[in-house]
Amino acid sequence: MLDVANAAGVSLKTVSRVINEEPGVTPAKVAQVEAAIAALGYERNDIAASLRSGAKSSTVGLVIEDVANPFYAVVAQAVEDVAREHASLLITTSAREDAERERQLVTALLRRRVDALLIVPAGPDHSYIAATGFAGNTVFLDRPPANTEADTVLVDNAVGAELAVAHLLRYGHQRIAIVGDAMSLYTAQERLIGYRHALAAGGAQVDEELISMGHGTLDSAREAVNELMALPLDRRPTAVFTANNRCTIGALHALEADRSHLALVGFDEFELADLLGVTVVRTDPYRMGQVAAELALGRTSSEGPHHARRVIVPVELVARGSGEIPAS
Amino acid sequence: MLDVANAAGVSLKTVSRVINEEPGVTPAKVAQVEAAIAALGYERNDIAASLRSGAKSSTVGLVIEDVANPFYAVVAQAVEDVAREHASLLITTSAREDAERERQLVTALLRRRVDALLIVPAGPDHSYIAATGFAGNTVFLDRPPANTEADTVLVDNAVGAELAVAHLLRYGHQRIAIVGDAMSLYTAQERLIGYRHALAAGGAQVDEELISMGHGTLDSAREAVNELMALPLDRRPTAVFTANNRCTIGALHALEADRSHLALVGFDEFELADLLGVTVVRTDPYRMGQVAAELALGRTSSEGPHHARRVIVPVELVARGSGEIPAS
DNA sequence: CTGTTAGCGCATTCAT
DNA sequence: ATGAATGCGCTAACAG
Repeated sequence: MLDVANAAGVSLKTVSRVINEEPGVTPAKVAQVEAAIAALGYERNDIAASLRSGAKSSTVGLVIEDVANPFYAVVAQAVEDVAREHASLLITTSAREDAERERQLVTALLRRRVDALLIVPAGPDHSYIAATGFAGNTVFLDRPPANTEADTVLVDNAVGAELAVAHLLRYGHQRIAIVGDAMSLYTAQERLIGYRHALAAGGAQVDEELISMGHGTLDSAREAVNELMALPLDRRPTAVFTANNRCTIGALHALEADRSHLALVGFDEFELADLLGVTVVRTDPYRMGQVAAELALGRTSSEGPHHARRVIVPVELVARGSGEIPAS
Repeated sequence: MLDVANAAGVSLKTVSRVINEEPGVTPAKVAQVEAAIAALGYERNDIAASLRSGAKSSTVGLVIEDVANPFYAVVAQAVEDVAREHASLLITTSAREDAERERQLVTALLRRRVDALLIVPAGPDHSYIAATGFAGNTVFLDRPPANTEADTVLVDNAVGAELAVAHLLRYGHQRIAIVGDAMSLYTAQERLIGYRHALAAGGAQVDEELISMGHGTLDSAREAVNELMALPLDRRPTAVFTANNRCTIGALHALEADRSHLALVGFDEFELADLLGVTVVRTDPYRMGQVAAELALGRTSSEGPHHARRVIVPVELVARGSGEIPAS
């Protein structure tokens, strides 16, 4: 910037004024400065500017599990859109279900003084965030934090699972399996609770043999369904509730072309679900990311303590055929 | 940091030493300082640190079209992984095929002094980047830049298209349609060139009626296929080459359950392509992002001028059935 | 209207 | 082994 000032024959402050479009500069000098800027290819250092002005960093930090998972990719897109409305950029990081890594990432983001921190919590403890005094603009997504109070945006896991299982019960199924993610995950727990609750409400008995949790990957879900279908006929399920998009797709791989012998309802929408005729409980990852970002960015950091809010994003069942196969 | 120094009863510089793990501090003082840090919940301001040290910002900027597109989500994941190896964070931005917006985003990233800039170029001119003197660490992905020289990583578009069309020719097809993206896009142009080239090489004639470019969205691709299939029998195509993942999925929606009357090869892999038996030309978006990030981060910024490199990531055809339907 | 001084939070350089 | 002074690039608060 000093170079620009010298080249334009004005003071450093005048350059600053031109760049920030502050009033009170002669058009002639504005032109000189702009010419110098163009000649030198100068770009203001926003980092130095925000350091001095003490203003916001205009940066949002997002910690998700994996950008390549379509569910989180949509969340990231939503957050980026909201950030853009607030003239902010988004730093996206992937924790890969690793608590230690999550902590490193959060620390790195705090060290960069992000204005808002959005986290899909993976660790068993998040009190370290509150310890930094930053808790005000932290919002948790998809899962509630552990050992700390903060705004949280969730999908209606239990109700979604109940919708799915009740739907299958309505078609006469009594032996309904669940293929879900690791029980250490909040969403997996909640969906299993919903599953049990719906079975109880429908007067069906829970058979532990039909509960296959602990598999998050596509391959393990495929295996789980294969094992279920290999059971003797009287113990075999007639329907399955796949508790997330990975599980649903894994199950479809197990069943391949012949899906008529096992009714299926999946949790989470996925691309081509319509074409494949897969009945799902649709969640709204875009809305979740949007709400979370607005909560975090909408709050002025000086508001002081507040009680943590919890937003539950609704779900809906979309019938497409795979969930409407009657029990044999 | 001053607060910490006061709380610990030492000078500011000593705190700095402890934080940066510099040698030459009494263990006793280290303990005092660490206690003060814990008590105050202090986190170093990395922004101020990098400003003073003049070192790298440890930030990578990525400009893609849309994080929610699985293709770009994988690119983003790859770039994030490489950035992590270099102890850097990734700022992801979406230009949405808008040249003006792309320029805004690039400027915003340069103003933050990112160490490396990775761009899927959307605009008609990118000389403005070179004008900032930053060109050294800029790498373009998926499409070459306009009016400027810089490292570029591309997939083998023309060869991929040729593979697809040659495959269909081998099964006896003569009337092969192409459903592709807007002709303003480099990838669309290249794939159309490959299409024409393969037809010429195979002795088939090009029928302009079977060329349907200008549609990037899923819905427009579906429409395009519907129109092709509504042609009189003698003018109707017996095969189609869908030139990107959106087009392929749109085409599948048009065909629905009955895909036996139109052979199909798609450009780009997509989830469930295996299950649906869709033959595709597989590209490697992860590798593309990885190579681009390594090119950008591997270069020390002081290396001075260099000749722009161009890396072409290979493609391969994966036969799954939809492309092996013989011509009737 | 314009320029000068001071300082954001930290690391560098040089004293002590 | 520790600390004081100086400055990174910029803007806020004052001068002129």
